[in-house]
Amino acid sequence: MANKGDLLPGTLDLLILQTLKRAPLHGYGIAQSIKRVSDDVLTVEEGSLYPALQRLLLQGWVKAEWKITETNRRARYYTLTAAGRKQLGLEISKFEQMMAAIGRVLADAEEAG
Amino acid sequence: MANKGDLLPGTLDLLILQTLKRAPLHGYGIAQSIKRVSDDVLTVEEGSLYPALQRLLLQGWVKAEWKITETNRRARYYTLTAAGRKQLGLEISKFEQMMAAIGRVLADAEEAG
DNA sequence: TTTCTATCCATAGACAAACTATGGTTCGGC
DNA sequence: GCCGAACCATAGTTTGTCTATGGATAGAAA
Repeated sequence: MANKGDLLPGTLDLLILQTLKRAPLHGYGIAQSIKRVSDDVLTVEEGSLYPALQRLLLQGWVKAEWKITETNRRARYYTLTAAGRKQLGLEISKFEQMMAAIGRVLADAEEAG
Repeated sequence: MANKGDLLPGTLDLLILQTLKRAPLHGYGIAQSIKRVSDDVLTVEEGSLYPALQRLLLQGWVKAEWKITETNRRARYYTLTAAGRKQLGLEISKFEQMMAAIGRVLADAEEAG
């Protein structure tokens, strides 16, 4: 019950920014990409994705522009800004630090106080 | 801004259960242990800890009893139940699966659709 | 003996993030 | 003409964590 959802809370912005680092993408494509690259483990619901993109826009970490997709549709393409690239670096290092710390707790078998 | 807090959301139950797997402990001791073992990276606030312990009690994953500490104080000791041990296993494997998936996204440099 | 710090418990309210549910448009296949 | 997939987006709920409180007691320091 600690997490019933489709992804680890607190990692969505990280995943989006990282995905956009590869190439600009529209929302739907971002969700597809994360799902595909993670082998269907991580599913980003639209109700999570679009609010997240709004946050990222407000922070100035991504910018958006309307374009036409290869399949001839209107779509909003999001691009990582310089600030977003910097932020991504910060989030990755913070994330890795946390992972290392959690790893220490999980690895900790026995120890005297 | 993805996470301003002291730990990764969704990992608290996991950390508590794992800590109790080593030995029964009171709330204060759980927080100290996590902080110490994680080299001060993970700090569990009391306002997060006690609600979490209530959740775990309700789920039947831990049980509690009042005892006297080594320092001669009243304290509620929490013990992992059999169900809790099972749950811990589940949460660890789910967590590791997520970590692997996030790792794939972060490692993904370039790829054609 | 008063005071302070550390040890311990616990809850209420605020806040942010993610989910459910919903509603809409357009393209292409049937 | 219909339907599914590709796209956008928001409102409202839920859940988890944090902030802010509040209280009690042991032991050290003053």
